[in-house]
Amino acid sequence: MTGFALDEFLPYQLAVAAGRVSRGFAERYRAEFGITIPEWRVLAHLAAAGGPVSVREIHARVDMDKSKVSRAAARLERAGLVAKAENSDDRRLVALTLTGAGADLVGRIVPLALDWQAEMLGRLGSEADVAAFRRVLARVISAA
Amino acid sequence: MTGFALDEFLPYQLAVAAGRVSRGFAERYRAEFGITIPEWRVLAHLAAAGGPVSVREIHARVDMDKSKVSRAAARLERAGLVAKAENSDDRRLVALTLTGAGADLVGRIVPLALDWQAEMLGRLGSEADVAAFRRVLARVISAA
DNA sequence: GCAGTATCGTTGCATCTGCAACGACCTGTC
DNA sequence: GACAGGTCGTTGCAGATGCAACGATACTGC
Repeated sequence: MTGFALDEFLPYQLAVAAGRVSRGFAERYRAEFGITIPEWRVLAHLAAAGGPVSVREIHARVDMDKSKVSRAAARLERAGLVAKAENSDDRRLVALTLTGAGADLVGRIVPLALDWQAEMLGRLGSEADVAAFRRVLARVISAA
Repeated sequence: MTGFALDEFLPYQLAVAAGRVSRGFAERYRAEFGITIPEWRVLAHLAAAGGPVSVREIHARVDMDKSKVSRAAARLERAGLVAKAENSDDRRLVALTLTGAGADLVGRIVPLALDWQAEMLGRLGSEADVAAFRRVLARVISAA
């Protein structure tokens, strides 16, 4: 009885919230498209970037260890969703691009993701609260 | 170029924020006390409960698989921080309690945790924003 | 042009994780 | 009181993870 309530402790709350939300959405696209969270992150970044992207850049931008990116990319290549080429300017780099099938899949997931997010945000409180929430969340990410 | 920005997608933001915050605090008590996140959760709940607690109850309360609880408890027992006894009313149940050393350790971590949290919250924005943040976070947890 | 250093992506390895199966135990029914 | 069905905690197992090491490639100063 120390008066310490774990369920009001920020790291704990964030971990629980993140786990539930991630699992909630991940289950959906795993069932529907057969991809995992790391794979989805890679696809999303490839789609956003438009052009060829290296493993290093994804690693830097989507908060994943480079080995995780590498393995996700390998799985996606096997699935025919991304293509791996050599960057001729710097042959250490890999040039990842979406294949047609990959772009297709992203095109089908994105609206689903946005719908899902909108629906979830709608249930979370007033617009002002949600705006504050996202503001603080962004600050946690950049400050921590 | 689908117009989809991963870094504004809620599951992603939450996962990144949770990862950074958890790691930030976990590093500290790992360095200082040699315990992991699951172990810390078990200790915190034991301290809050006061009395003997079963694995099942921790599993239900701190968002951890029962095997994770079981293994954390085993490590904590080996370290002399918790004691495992048999519940004589229901011999399937384990009765976990803090040892003196365990209570000591919790007593040293808790102020650290509270300080750390206060300092972090202070850097996150206005009090109103932080209040809204925690309100919405709680709703995510209960609703997701 | 070359040694020394740094970066890129992959892989090996130890660890952690979730899930399912299991033995031990409890509860309710006949 | 025996049996069926449920719950508890542990463990085996397959897959995921982070870290360090590695080969290959690029840069830097001389």
